[in-house]
Amino acid sequence: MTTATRDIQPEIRQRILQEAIARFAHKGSELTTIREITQATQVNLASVNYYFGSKDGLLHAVLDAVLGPLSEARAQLLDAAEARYGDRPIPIDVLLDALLRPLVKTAKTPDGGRIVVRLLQHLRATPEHSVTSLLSAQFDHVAHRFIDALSRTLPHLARAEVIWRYEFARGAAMHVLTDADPRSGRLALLSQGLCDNRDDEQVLAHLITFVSTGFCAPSL
Amino acid sequence: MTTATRDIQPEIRQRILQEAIARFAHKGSELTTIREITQATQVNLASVNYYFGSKDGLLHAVLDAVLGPLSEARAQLLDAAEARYGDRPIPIDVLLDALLRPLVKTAKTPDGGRIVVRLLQHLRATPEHSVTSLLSAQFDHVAHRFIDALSRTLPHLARAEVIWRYEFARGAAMHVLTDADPRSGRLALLSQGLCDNRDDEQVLAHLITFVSTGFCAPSL
DNA sequence: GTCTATAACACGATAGAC
DNA sequence: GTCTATCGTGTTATAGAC
Repeated sequence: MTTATRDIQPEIRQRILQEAIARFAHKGSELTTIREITQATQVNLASVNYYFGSKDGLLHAVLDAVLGPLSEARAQLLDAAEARYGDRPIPIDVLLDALLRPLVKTAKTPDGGRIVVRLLQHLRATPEHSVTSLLSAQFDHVAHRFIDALSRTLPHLARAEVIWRYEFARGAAMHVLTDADPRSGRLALLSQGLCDNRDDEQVLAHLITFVSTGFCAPSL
Repeated sequence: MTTATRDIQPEIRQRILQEAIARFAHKGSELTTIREITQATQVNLASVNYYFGSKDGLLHAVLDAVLGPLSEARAQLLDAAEARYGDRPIPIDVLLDALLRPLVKTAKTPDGGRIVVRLLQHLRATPEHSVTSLLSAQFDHVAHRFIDALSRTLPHLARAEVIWRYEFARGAAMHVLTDADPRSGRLALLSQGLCDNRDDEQVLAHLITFVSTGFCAPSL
């Protein structure tokens, strides 16, 4: 009853959840206080414990709300590509678009920061077993589907090589999407505004070009 | 105290600093307590304030100790490449090796985690102006040197394109080097041990192949 | 210089009124 | 369901003994 969804009072629970997503993404869950969240949401301090059991329960609710949709979006794009190409190998740029587009398209703060990406970076930076395994459970299946598809498209590559490049591609994407305030982030600073990571299609065009070409490098 | 001199111990400051580097890299400075550091170092709780003024002073000392050498190592490799090639453009893989090798070669924990990389990821995940500007002051100059050199090697690319790809390359590297314990990290999990990011030369070989090829993609 | 003791404050969680 | 008041614990920083 504490962790199950209560449809009777969706209002307060949802408001807390949304605020928590934003704050956890910005500073990480450990540095965010429930006092902060409840004050910003104009709800009582005790509400978090009432609706989510504990701060940790809130974190799990946040992850459930955020990670699932991302994983599903990837799976759907991959489904669509597989349906379109049937037995023929899926072009590398189509595969990488299916992998990375959902990440680029995730919700932004008013500043333009990618909420989900920042949340993921915090989880990666401070690994804790309970969330690591949750993350693994959420992403592993679709990750292996992508790796298998990539292997079919690039059959001359050893599996280890595909996995290295898969992680390089994810890293390249995550890195340029991490800035909390893109206008003062590394990319904007270095380029003096020439590169704008708030422009989804600009990011994707450059990103897919880079990682597709990298994937097609000869085997070692 | 334990083995060597029992005298006035001029090394307490250094022992604290080393322990702080390790802990800040692991959990971030905000989540690390000075109690933790002083207990592990077997020094008194008040020592941190005596030697570094405050916890924030300790953080700045950590950054000074870590960021400078990394930036210098990159600059020296770039110097060497420029000296070797004179007026001719430096090959793309030589440039990217100079950029990324110092990152890969940084000190590891007993587990094999790259200390400096983890520290940098924490700083990026939780941007605070005072450290962001310090980071910028430390890295901007050499970054622009690399971007200029990359532009000379790939003159058909617009400057914005070079900067996008420069950040993609850094992101790919940072991402695969972030794991605190490589044996249980994403890369090892996905590949079931096939990919080992503790092996510096293996990482560099795959990484440089990928990002060099990506850099040579046609202009958009 | 080194250490103990403690001040001053923030945190998560909860008991209990309404 | 919602709220206030508070408990127990943890934190940084510092005053003052030696």
